[in-house]
Amino acid sequence: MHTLDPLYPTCPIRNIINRMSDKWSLLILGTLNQNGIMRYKELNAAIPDISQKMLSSTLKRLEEDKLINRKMYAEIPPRVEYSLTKTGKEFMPAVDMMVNWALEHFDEIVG
Amino acid sequence: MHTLDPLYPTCPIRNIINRMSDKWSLLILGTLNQNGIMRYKELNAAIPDISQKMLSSTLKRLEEDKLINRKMYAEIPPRVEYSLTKTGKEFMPAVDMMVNWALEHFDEIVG
DNA sequence: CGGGATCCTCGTTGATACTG
DNA sequence: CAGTATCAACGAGGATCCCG
Repeated sequence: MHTLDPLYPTCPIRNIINRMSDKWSLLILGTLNQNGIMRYKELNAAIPDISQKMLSSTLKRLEEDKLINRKMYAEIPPRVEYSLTKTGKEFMPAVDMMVNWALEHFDEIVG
Repeated sequence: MHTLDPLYPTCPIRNIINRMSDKWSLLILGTLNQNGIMRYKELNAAIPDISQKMLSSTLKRLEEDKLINRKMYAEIPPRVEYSLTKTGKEFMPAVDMMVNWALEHFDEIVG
């Protein structure tokens, strides 16, 4: 384990928390991890209660952060496919651990 | 890996995301994980830019979720000690994985 | 189909003052 | 010391409409 920087506000841990602690990022990453390559509409179907705006903007940010690939085909109608990058895939074991922990302790936390 | 519930909005994964995706929870858990037992003021010193209100309310919620212990001594002035519960400790490896991943890919994401 | 642009709301967070 | 109470602000998020 590293040592957390005493100048907390600017440390890498904060950065990653800020990036991941929004409402949809982890859910999108988890969905892509499960299903592999997915189109915009498929993601929307898998996460029915996300708004178009949030789906778009979250995907955009994940792409900027190099966690997902965005592949666009010049067709009509357009087709866009999303998938995890190598970096994104390497992140998933950590997410899986959280998920497994959550499943294990779900009743404790909720009940 | 489990299968994410198609009724996404109510699945356990969502629940844990909702619990952890606030600004301070993971930071507090990580700080307690590093330092062991800590008093309110020590936590505040370790995370200088958190407000008293957010520190109090986040600690309260973490305690309700059984991730941390709160031990209060009937002294004057009062003394309160916080520490991770067993459940809380079991959660930390997942956090550590995220942190290590973050440290490894920090420049990719920020740059 | 896969978004972008707008507008709006509501919840989280922060600052400040106060207390047992 | 370890909080609570109150108020104010800000921004993430949602609804809707529009477009190539």
